[in-house]
Amino acid sequence: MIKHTLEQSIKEVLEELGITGTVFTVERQAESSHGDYATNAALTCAKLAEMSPRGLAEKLVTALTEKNFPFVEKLEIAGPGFVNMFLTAEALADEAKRVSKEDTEGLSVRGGEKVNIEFVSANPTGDLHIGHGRGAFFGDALARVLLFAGAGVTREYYINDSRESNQVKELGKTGLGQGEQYKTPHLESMIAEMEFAGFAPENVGFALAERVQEYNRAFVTEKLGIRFDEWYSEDEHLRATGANDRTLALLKEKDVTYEKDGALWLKTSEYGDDEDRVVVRSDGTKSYFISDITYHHEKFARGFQTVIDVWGADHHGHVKRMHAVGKILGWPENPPQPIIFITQLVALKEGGERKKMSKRAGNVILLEDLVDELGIDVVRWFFSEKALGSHMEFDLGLARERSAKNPVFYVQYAHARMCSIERNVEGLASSGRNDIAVLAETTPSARALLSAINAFPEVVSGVAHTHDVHKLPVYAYELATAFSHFYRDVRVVEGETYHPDALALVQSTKNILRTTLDLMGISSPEKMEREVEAA
RNA sequence: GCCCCCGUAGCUUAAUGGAUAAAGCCGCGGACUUCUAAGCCGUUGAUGGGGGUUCGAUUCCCUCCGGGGGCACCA
Repeated sequence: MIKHTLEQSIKEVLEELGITGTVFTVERQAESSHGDYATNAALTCAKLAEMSPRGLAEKLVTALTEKNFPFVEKLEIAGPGFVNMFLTAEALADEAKRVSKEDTEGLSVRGGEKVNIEFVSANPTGDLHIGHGRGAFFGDALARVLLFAGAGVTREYYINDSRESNQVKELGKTGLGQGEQYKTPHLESMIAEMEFAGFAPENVGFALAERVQEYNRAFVTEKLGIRFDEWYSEDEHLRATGANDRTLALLKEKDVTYEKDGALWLKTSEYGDDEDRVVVRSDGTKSYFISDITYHHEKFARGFQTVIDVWGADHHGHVKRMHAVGKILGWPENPPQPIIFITQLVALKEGGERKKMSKRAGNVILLEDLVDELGIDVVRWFFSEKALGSHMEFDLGLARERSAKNPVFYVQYAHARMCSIERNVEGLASSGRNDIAVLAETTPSARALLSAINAFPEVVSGVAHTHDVHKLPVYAYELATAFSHFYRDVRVVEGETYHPDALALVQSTKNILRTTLDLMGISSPEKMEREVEAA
């Protein structure tokens, strides 16, 4: 990609000037007066070079000019010492063609890597709520991007269904009418249809958890459109197989456990955690933690180099203990594995007033209701446009009102328009105008569209490295905008003929836009009906 | 009390330490005999307070204020 070429060229020139081991960036510029790309190299390296930033910038420009790169139109020094680089229209057009043809097939920036990404993993005690949505759509989009970037990706959903767990036992009590935990109208209807009369009390919880899980699985697969490769049952893989027992033996062998108050503790505090943690309770049952340890240890044993977890903010306290275990068991470091993403919770608002979203208080919005009401594309976009760390506020009334104005429609509409142009061209003769470079030079919006197309591999490989999935919708919107402007200025259909270079540009754009939407799991409609005017 | 996260325009959100802080929604004002008006053009409007590091801070550090979450032999 062009950016990479520029980076290499600058690095080369810096080295020839005797400046090595430097840190600088080359960034695409939104402001056209800043060129297509700009670098801060002269600013970051000035001290090392013992020169003023502008002085170094001048040397840089001179050296780059001498290189005579064919794709460089001109170089300018601006502000405190930025070097703005303007590319030739030919270079932009050639690159756009290449990007659309090659890069939409996939990249290789994380090629060969085996990645396991575990997300959602909602407890089998009830329905998914909107808080689960963040992790769900983030995880799925990240998985899509990593796959696209060449990695081997396994999407995994962990089910806390161990018969030994307290939550399954509590669920059982509720199933038998002896408890209130997890009780919702939906759960009650499941209980009603299950006829627990003949069940041994200790099996009710597990049976009910299976029923809930079955429902959640269908919901995630069909309505959310997230295809997990592995539905990993704690009870089946970790408890029943004795894997947890083997983990315990391993930990004892490593001498990192001790007994206190009748329970068995793991010395996580010696490895960076705030305190030690119980792995076997005083009643002899195993805590959830031992399963977590076994589960992750097993992931590395399955050969994943990268193990990613997406957790809600209410689990942030588990990060330290998990990484402590990593040190004990020798999981990959740098960065410490598993790589854990914390999604901030979603606060509820109603009529402008903030409410606490508490599972106990029951004022949750179910993810399913949201999807039914707004449609999966709107919901996906809504969640994936926010950075994980933002504490988003959610007002269902507002969401309803705004769904019709969701930016996702703007982007999809642009795609539908491109499809429409293709349909309109059918049967027409080419005007034979092969003037894409001229077009780019004379029409700013055409040049801007080429530039937006060229950004695709940079954006996606950036996301593949930084995991900032929310940059995808930003890019999709930018591309759609660039297209809308191009559409305003340049006609593809001209009377009885069509403009072939303009058509090719539209097709390239369509290809990139569809690929980007695919990475977010959002559909690319070929037609969109006119919006019905509100009465 | 301890730990994590957040505070940007009226609202919802952007901004690897960079140039004039960016979008959408809302508001106001335009253009229609041309490939879909869910579009296009113009416009009002913001970094919670105070210090510090830096050539440069929304970003990093300290502190105060405000908000969310977590601190079980539950998961």
